[in-house]
Amino acid sequence: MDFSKRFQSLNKGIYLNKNNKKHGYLLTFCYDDMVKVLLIGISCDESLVTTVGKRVTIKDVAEAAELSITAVSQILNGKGERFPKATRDRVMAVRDKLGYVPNFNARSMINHSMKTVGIIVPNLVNPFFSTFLRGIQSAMYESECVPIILSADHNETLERYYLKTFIERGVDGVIIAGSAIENKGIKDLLQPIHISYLLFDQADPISGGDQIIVNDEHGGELATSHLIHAGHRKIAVVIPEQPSQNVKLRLAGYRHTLEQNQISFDPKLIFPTGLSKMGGRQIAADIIKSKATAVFSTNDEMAIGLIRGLQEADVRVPEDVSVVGYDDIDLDDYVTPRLTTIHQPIYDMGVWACQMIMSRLSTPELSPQLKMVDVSLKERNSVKRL
Amino acid sequence: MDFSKRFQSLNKGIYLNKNNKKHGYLLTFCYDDMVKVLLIGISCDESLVTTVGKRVTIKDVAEAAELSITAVSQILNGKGERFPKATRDRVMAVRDKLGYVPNFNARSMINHSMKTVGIIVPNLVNPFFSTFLRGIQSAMYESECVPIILSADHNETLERYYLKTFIERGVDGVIIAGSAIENKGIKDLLQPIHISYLLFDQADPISGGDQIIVNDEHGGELATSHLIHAGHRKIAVVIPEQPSQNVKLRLAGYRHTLEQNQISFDPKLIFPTGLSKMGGRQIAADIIKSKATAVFSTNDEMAIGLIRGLQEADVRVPEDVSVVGYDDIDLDDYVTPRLTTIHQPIYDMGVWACQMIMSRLSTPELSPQLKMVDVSLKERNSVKRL
DNA sequence: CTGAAAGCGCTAACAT
DNA sequence: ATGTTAGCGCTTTCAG
Repeated sequence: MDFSKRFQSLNKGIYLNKNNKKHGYLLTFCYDDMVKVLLIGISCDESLVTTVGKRVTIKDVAEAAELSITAVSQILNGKGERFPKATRDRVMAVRDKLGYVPNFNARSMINHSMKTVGIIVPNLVNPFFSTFLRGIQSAMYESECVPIILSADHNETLERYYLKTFIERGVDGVIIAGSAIENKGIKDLLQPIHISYLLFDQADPISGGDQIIVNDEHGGELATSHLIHAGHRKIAVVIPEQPSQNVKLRLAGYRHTLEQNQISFDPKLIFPTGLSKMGGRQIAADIIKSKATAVFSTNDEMAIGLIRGLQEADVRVPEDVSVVGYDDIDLDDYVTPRLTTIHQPIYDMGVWACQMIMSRLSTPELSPQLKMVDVSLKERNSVKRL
Repeated sequence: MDFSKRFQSLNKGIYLNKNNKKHGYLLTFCYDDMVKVLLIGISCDESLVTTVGKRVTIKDVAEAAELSITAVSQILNGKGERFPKATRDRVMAVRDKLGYVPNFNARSMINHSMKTVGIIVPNLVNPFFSTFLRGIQSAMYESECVPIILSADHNETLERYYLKTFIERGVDGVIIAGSAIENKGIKDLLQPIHISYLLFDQADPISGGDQIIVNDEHGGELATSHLIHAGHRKIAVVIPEQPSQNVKLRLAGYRHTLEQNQISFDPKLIFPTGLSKMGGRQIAADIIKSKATAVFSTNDEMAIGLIRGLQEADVRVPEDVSVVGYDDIDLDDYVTPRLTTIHQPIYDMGVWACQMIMSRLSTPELSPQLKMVDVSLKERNSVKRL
């Protein structure tokens, strides 16, 4: 190997840190492909004496293999059929020996593909979303793609900021779950620059984009009719303060199931609160005042908080008040009483979401994909038959 | 704007998809900076007729502002003091009008900084880690840095794969929580290529790297002595099957607190199980057989599962068996009985982890940083005084 | 069979 | 006050 060249490539003997600021001058000793470096000049304590492994580039591989950069590039990318097997093997061997790892940025600039999709969820701590994310991640892994997961707290400003971050970083696609931005806003942001996206938990009549549509209205019906069949007539509903599309659908299901059973809809029985366990807990007092005998909570987190709030007020569940949740998160089995809820195939929905966006990326001309998902009632112990 | 140039830049009239494969030829109509494109040639269904917004580059801005690329670059990066205010304003205006977003890849190649840190956790669904991640994310936001969060399921192969992904993508730093790989392995992987990393939940005597060290031994002592003071003498311990460093420390605390109180340590009272609610649930039967009157679960998830398992076997908590957990996740307040546990400042630990790695990135010559974190007992209702 | 050259979008040193 | 040039690491024509 050409020693002087090696030395030259070390920033002309000036040690730069990651920000390209000068730190001092170098004394270098070369061992194979590792360079032992001593820093001199500038106040330099012992911790500065460090081992710097110059990052191996394709050029290094080419030199070591005594081939052109082009040849190496093609061989390493499996496009080197034209080279004899011996050459190819040599290149592979050199790559392994040098520990060459391609520079992703350089590559992305040419490929126009980052193999990355951005994902925005409202809240990482909510097991609904973390389970969803696991589904996504496992499917991403299959496609050798990396998810960038950001949690936006239902905060529109933050969401826009993150979306901008994604754009700037050139992600290939975006999955947005439970967005605070209305659909059109997202469309205006993403469509002009040709980034594929998938809206989750938010039906979108305008977009020609891909969608996973959960039959939330059916979920609302299921929950409500279960309660009605158990003999309840005064059924409260807990919803998030900023109800998303799907919550509205659940509410619609509730409402028309009521009507089908000759129970008139009472808007006073609708209780908006924070989308969290704490929110559910805080609304308990109001629910008690309403004299409802049952509650349909449009999400499990709130249901679990509500149960705790009720119990703290010495109201027993389900003896005094029955509760039905929505989502079927893993926690439901671990609270007391175990929570009856509407089951959604959360993990699978993550997998599907990912598969859909991946297929759109590889085949952009695909016509819009829709995936319909149905839900079911999961009976446990939080509902009492009157 | 120069129309013909515009047209030219559209890939010479050939429409390429993201993979640079030819899709057909184009008919274009220009409106302002949006180009309406009709695709012709190649079998082309209607969904192919699409709107393509060419991504605006710095060159476009420069042309529109009638300036050199350099000038624009400097002005937009706040290094344009030498230009008169009028010029600067003009550039800004053009940028906004065109909606220019810098290409992150191109920039990273020069900066040698991705403003990205990779994060590996064992399990996203565990509220301990998701809370930790929220802390990280909020601190990252302050630094305009993006976390890439990957969940490795305690699987060493997966972890290595993700670490390799991080390297390849050139992240600036890595935070690894609850790793399955032993410390040396990580060091060998990351140190040669000069990527800063922080190990969390895993004391590392070898590394000269940064660390957050939780006083886990004290936590074990706290839990155990609380139980002993409540009159318990036969105290079982639940640990994960592959106990990490910190679990071992908690166990050490347990053990020597026992000895301080003249209770002999009985290895038969140590119960390894899966690190999940389900794991805790499954070990319940064994705990009951052991006749222990109290259990110290080295993590809350397992404790919550255990309580459910106990209840399913008609063993009452805390009347028959007392339980102390570890972590203080938000759930503890919502299970019945509410879980007495060891409190860790999880969210803050995320913030600190991030701050530490950020300061290392900006000042690589910093000597190794250590952050000591103490824990405390959080009393709730899962312990009975005998 | 192989390599030279162009260029992706951007920044920084160095003119003018 | 502004522009020219070189180059980051890589891939892709295209000409031997």
